[in-house]
This record gives sequence, C-alpha cells and structure tokens, in this order.
Amino acid sequence: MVEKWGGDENGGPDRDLLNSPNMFSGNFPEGLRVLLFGEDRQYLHILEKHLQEFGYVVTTSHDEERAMYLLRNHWDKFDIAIMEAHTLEGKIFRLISENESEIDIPIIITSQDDSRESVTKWMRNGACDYLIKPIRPEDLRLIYKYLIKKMKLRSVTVAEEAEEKAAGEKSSFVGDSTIRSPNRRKRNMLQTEEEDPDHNRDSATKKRRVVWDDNLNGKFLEAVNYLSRNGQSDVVPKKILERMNVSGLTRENVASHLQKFRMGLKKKNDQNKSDDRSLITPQERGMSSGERSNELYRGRNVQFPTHHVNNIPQPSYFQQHNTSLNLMTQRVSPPGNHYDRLSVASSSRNLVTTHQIHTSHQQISEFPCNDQNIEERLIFNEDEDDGVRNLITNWLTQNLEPINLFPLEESVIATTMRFNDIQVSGNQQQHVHAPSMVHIPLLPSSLSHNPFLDKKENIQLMDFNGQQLCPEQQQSNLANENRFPETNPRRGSPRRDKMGQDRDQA
DNA sequence: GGCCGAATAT
DNA sequence: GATATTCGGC
Repeated sequence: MVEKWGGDENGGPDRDLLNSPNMFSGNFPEGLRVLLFGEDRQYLHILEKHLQEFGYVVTTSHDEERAMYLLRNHWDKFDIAIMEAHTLEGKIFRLISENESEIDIPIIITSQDDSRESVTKWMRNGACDYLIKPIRPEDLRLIYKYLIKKMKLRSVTVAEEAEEKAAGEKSSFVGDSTIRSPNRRKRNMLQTEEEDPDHNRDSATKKRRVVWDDNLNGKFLEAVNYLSRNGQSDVVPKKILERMNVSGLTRENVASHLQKFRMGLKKKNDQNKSDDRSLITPQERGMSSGERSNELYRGRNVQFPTHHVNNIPQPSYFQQHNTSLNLMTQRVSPPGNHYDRLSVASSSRNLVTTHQIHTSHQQISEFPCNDQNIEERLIFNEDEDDGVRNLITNWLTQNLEPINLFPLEESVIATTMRFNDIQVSGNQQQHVHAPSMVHIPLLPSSLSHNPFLDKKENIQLMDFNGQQLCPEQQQSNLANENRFPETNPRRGSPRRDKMGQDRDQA
C-alpha cells in the first residue's frame, strides 16, 4: 500500500484508500469531487467557478437543508466539503462534531468570522481547515492537500497493520517491540486526529495535563511520607492516589510523578555517595552574605539556609494589632527547595525555638533549643493554613515566656539542615541519614521580609549580649549531630553580633 | 484484568 | 524538563 502511494507520480493514489472508488483519473487532483455550500449565491458562484477551473467537480448548494442532507447521507459521494459556517452554524457543528458522526471526508469551514474563538472552535471539532472570506483562489486550488494527507495517513496505517501481521502476533518479540511501539503510537494518534471526526480531535481525547504545583506536590509528598511509615510495600501509585484524595487525578498521573520523584531521590543519593566533600567547609561556614547562601544552596549536601524570623512579639502584640502569625510567612528560598515555604523562629531570653514549617514536607518540626528535646510533627495541607497559624499561635501562647525582641537587623539567622531521606527503590526502602546540621552564621536579614518592620516603633528592642554561640558549642554541634532533628541547646540561637562582623569573617 | 515500574513518547 | 503513554511482567 505504501508503495502504491509512494509511487504516485504515474498512477495516482489507490482509490481503495479513499471511500471514492471511481474518483480519480491519473492526473490527480483533477476530478476532485467537492461539495460546496454557501448562502450567498453570487459568491458561491465565484467559488464554484474557481473550483471548476482547477478541474474539480463541484456540487453546489445554497440550500441549507439539501446541503445538510448531502453531507449527512451522501458524504461518500464527495472527496471534500466546503461549508459556510454562518447559517449552518449549529447544525453542521453538531453533525461533524457529534460522536456518532461517520462523515469521513475533510470538511473545510468558510466564514467571515476571523476570531480566534471561532477558528479554534471549528478546528477542534472536526473541521480540517477554516478559510476566512474572501477566499483566495489559491486556497481553493490547494484543498486537495487534505486528501493527500488523509491518504498518507491511511497508507501508513494499512502498511503497518500488514507489517504487524507479517511479523506475527508474538508478544514476546522483544527485539521488535521498541521499534514497533513508536509506530503504533503514531498510528493511534493519527487515527484519532484524522480519521475519527467524532473524537473531538485532541482536546477531548487527550487527558488534561496535570501540573504538579506546590500544593499538589505537597499532597503527594505527604502521602508518600505517610505511606512510608506503614511499610514500603504501600508506597505505590494506587495508595498514594487514595491518600491524596484529589478528584480528577489518575493513578497514571501519580505513577508518572512517583517515577520522577524516585529518580530525584536516586540522583540525590548518588550525589551524596560520590561527593561527601560537599559539606560546607569551615571557611564557608564563616560566610554569611546572601551570595554565599546561594552558593551554599548550590552545594550538594547543603540545603538552602533557612531564614529564621525572630522578633516574634508577645501574643498580646497580635491582639493589640489585630494581626496574626500569617504575617511571618515568607518565601525564603527558591521554589522546589525543601525550605521553600515558611520558617518561623521565636526567641526568648533563655529559650530559642525554631519552628520550621515545610509545606513540601508536610510537616512542622519544632526544635526547641532548650534542655529538652522535643520533636513534634504535624501533617497539614497547604489550604489548612489557618490551622497552622493557630497551632503556632497556641504554641506561642502556651509555651513561651514573654518574648524579648532583638534589633531587627539581627532578626534573621541561617542554619543549614538536612533531612533524613527515605530512599525508595523498587520495594526497598531505606533511610539515608543526613549529614550533620551545620550552623551558618548570620545571614543578612531582608528587612522587607520582616513583617514587623513597619511597626518598629511599637516594638521594644533589646540587645542580647551574652547569648552568642561560643566556638566549642559549634564544634560540638558538628561533632555530635548526625541525625536530624536532634536538638542542641544552642542551635538556632540568635546572634548578637552585628551582621557586619560576620560578613567580615567571610 | 488490575496494577506496577521502566521505557519511551510528547 | 515535565508529564503522558506504552508495555512487559507480576
């Protein structure tokens, strides 16, 4: 079949490939049978003339009923139809876009309406082309291209089927599968597009593309996280899908995303294995500029520093100012990073506590840096933000002694942290312990991030001399910590140094 | 026949 | 690079 069409120069296309056995003479496209409908007789006549000049056999109708009848019941007597959209709008639209429609000839829509909406509507619903009036004769002459396209597709299909038949039905024909697969895929695609007017063309056939935004990904991660605890065999698309409980999402969507997720884990794991140097160096530890933090972020083993927003006022402050902790939300690092959401730290004279809220991890971890080690985890969804705020508010209310505020310039510190990953691979799951948490000195505070900046005059500032981390403590931090989130009494302690000092160290 | 995961296509 | 689809295998 392919050969016939391929060797078309002399013989023309195989008519069997079309539904019009007696159609062509040797000099295609002469003799092309065109069904032409339009309201304006005069204009219709012009079009008819042009078509005839090209050797086409034209059946013209300015009668709506008749045109519809011909198209519906005798479409196979034509090779192509040119229909004016205006009057037939509803009827023809329904006819060619309806699912049961069997009309298997290219249909060109003509219209004066050049709006994108109109063009799109028709092209998506069965029209093979959309010609805006006035129509150029050249465009009329070239209508046969749709026939060629159609035949070409057919021949591919037929040839391929023949090929498959010849190859036999053995599904174990491994060597061939990689080759056949794309072809088959192509065929399916083409069939849907070109041979199947019912199939609403691509839009209705194709699945809506799922965008894994932070919210959706968060749910995904939460589900994975949750299922991980129940045993590795549960971390499968179906279970994840159930846990996510997102309407419209399919198992396939999840499977695909899970695949990506695992690849990401693998990549990360490989990097960790191959490159342990990426723990920041002591020199780097001394650095604190914004640029440096970017550098750290690029480093393989180091997360982007978390900004700790201090200066959280006493609960009464919130009441007084009729505000709440949502003011403290801020994006602190590039999207997609583990720490891409919210980090809140609160401080008091003898207690430094860091709340870290990672929506992408779907958890809140609290790391009170007092003598007790407290770990608290909560599962939440992004849209339950109020719940999070309440939680923190409550926590602050209940647990903190009155908070002393630091000078705003020192309100942000940074600490690199890493989570213990769960590596999922096949049915295996193993915990990968993260390297030590490393304390990074002061990171410049972006004051614009500080919600209390404009309320500065209301805040009682005080210096915090005597609270600085001493070198030994930092050392012991590094030496002792090998898992997260063990806490250390001084971790996250606010720095009293002027920022300039830290920068100078670097 | 449902589901999984890897490979491959879009 | 992200997501969809296919496909062999369980």
